Amino acid sequence: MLLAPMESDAIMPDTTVRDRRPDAEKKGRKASKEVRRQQLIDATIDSLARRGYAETTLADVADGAGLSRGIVNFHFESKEKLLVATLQFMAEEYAAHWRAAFDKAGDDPARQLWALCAADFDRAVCSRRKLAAWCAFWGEAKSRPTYQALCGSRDQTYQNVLVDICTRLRNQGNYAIEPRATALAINAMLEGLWLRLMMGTEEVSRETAFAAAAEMLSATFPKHFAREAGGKIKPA
Amino acid sequence: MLLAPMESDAIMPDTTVRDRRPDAEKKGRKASKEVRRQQLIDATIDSLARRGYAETTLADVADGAGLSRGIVNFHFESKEKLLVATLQFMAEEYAAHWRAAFDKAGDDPARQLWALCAADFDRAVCSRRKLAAWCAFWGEAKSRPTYQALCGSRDQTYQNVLVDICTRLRNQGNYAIEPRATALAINAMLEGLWLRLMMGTEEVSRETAFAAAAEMLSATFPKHFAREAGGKIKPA
DNA sequence: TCATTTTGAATGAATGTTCAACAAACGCGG
DNA sequence: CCGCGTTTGTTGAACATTCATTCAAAATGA
Repeated sequence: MLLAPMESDAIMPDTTVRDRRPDAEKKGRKASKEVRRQQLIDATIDSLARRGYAETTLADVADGAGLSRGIVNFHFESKEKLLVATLQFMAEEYAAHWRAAFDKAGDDPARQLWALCAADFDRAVCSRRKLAAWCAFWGEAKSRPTYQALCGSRDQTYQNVLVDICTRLRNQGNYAIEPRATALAINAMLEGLWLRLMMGTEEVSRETAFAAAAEMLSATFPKHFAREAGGKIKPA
Repeated sequence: MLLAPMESDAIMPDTTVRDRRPDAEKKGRKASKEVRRQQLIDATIDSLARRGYAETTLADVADGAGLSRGIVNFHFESKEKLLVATLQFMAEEYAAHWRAAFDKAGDDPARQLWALCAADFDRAVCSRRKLAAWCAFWGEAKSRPTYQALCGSRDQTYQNVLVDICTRLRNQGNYAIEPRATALAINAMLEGLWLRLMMGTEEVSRETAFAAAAEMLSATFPKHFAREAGGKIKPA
């Protein structure tokens, strides 16, 4: 699905697609079923962001989707399954997003690293409601193995890619770094910036967060990320 | 350095102090009351770590403390108040901890920064159960102003201290950094490492986390944090 | 008509809170 | 040191509420 030209962030209005396209869109019930599931997942993300994990109820989700109470247990078997499906959706969306950015960056490790950092602060995955939903799941992850596994979407694969990039950059620039530790530090910093964005109390915006990440890249790999005239950092 | 001589992490056994020191310790009921409150707060942290925020119930807290059901509503007014008191305790403990480390570090900004990072991975505040409890609160913070305020214990003050340290280091070493962005990056990295430690799926330990932090300090301020013979990084 | 989807009320379990009774410690006059 | 009433702390059952789940009936579309 790549870079998401779609703006999947707004709350979908409850006018179902089924209503306006009586025959072209639905292809029987199969399509409708998928639409409903996605609609409920979106409503779940909204509820998580608005009320937190503990206060998220099926009634609130159903209301948010403009549907009736028992609907969730029909399309998903239980509340638990709905939440897992929601987390799964977010994990897949995030993974597809960074992977697309990575593939588009070509072979240059500096451009690859830059692209990964930029992707993390892209509106498509870094909206207020999605960050809040992520954090809601993080809070429960330790006590639920299923969540814990899915929360590792920024997982071993991502970490390995970072280690590889750091190794190549070190070889190119003769930096005195330890690639594994550096990759871990970068990864942690990106997650930490997400966390601060989510808390949202301060004057931290997506732009300042990205600037902080760029600052660190420039400090670590000065030959690859240099400061321009205006003070902004760009890949060399 | 200052790797926590104290080990305040174990669960306090429920033999109340009151029992064995009939007159010296209690000074009436006042002391007992405080002891009970702390006992319940400890049990709350345990429950949060073991079952997550959503599944933490007053019955579980009471059982964990070895006391009866209605007890919480006597010492705290409500479940909400208990949770706020718990978060408050953790916030104050954390703030006192980094502040003590900072004060003990003297005037050298490099030693100060090193001490702050080390303090973050000290057993006293960075145990599995405390990290899990923190994360449980983070998950609910966005939707609860009270939590949000308290979760900012690593807050503006801490951030200001970091900015100040970064500024002084830059002046000492003529680094081409932007202190505010660098401080934000360091702060975020520390939080992100906490998050990864909490998830705990991987091979990340307190030691490797601290090594990652050191790696970043060394990259950002190479004149102040140098690699020793063994590969380990130390303040110059 | 038949299969599928949706509804909304009924159900039952979980849980925060209240409260009346009980226990322990204290104050105090003897 | 000894009763004895009072205050303080504790218990566990009762209560009320919230909420996930179930399901029979209605609506919808093929």
